Amino acid sequence: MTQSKSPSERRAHLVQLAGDLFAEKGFRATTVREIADAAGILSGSLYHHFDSKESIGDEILSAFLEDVLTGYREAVRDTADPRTAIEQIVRSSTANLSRHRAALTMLQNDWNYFSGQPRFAYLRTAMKEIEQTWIEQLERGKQTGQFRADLDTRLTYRLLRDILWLPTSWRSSATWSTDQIIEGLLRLLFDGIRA
Amino acid sequence: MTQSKSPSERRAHLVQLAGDLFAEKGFRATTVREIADAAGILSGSLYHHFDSKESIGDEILSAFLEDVLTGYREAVRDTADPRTAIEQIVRSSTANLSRHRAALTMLQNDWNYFSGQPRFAYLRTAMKEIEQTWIEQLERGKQTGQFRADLDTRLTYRLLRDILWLPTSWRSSATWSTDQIIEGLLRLLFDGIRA
DNA sequence: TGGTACCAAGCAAGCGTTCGGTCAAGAGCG
DNA sequence: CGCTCTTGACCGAACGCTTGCTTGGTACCA
Repeated sequence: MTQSKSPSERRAHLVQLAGDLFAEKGFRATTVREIADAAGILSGSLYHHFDSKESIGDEILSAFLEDVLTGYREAVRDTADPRTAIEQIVRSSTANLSRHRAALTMLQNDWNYFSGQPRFAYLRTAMKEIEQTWIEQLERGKQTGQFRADLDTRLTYRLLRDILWLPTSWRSSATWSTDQIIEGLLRLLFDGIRA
Repeated sequence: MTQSKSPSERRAHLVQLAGDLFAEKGFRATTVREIADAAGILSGSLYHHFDSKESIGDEILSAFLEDVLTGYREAVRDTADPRTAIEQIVRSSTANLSRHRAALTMLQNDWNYFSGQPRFAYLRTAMKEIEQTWIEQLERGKQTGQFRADLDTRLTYRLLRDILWLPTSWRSSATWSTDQIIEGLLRLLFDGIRA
């Protein structure tokens, strides 16, 4: 049953376990006792591995944003065409989101909680870079004539980023595969719903 | 300053006050003491007007869903054209959402909390009707040839409904007016971002 | 023998909620 | 009019419970 893990793997396993709970209920709504229960230990024993509940959240969030930003940077570095860049952003995001469901649930549910604390200042920094990347690509698309000239880039960015991050919370039923969602999203994005 | 209110208006005023807090921080994250502070009374005194914190949430949520469903029903009753119906749904929704910001924040932040309780079973019922309305209109649009034949109606519904409900949470900056958001949304919806 | 991983017990703070009491504003009545 | 009696709105203080976190001790493995 209890397979003996390597020293540092044990810690990563606990983060994984906590993340699963955060993804389902959010960060604040998850108690340290629930995390401990999932690991089969008592709540106090968690503090042998972490110095606070927040630092577990910190580990999850910073790992997520690192991956996301890496994906964004690669997307705009490798491609000159804005449409291809956006498509690349969407694909890398979707891959990241399915791997970091916990982080996104935390950002959606507990943004107020985290963004207020100095410790999580990097959240705002990362969001700024994400926003700027989107807006740059949308502006470039307008200039090349690929996107509508009357597009409000900031409004469109907010809509698109949030849309992109939505399906992660569709925990309820695994009705659609990741590929299906990407496909539907990109079609909707570029073509709308009209025939 | 303190204008003496009529007997039952006082209760509605408290609901309004609580709703403002719920809209900013969510339901669970708001304490009864904060609500009482906003009203200038002690937390215990709230229980002269309500028998629980939940019943305040109940009042806000049920009023919201009533308005939303009314809007949906009128939209599909008055119009034969599916595109016009959807446009009507979007417009009525947007009006409702700006009037019931608290309810939407609660649904987004505390859905797990509410949907589990028997008292809030009507939430699931209402969501079912909303889903069915969307899907019916999308299907009709496909049959008339107005919408793409390859549209996954359920996936498209989930995307569209969530997109529609997103801007409500953009409390941060009042950068865009309601009309701007509707306009951007409908253009994106029907035409995509391409030129 | 020393360090890692854990348990058992408990603390302070905060939560929603309860409860006895106060007090001003009317209603009823002689 | 003056006197009770009632009532709605609120206070002050507490209750029981849950929260994140701490502490002292112990089994075990290298």
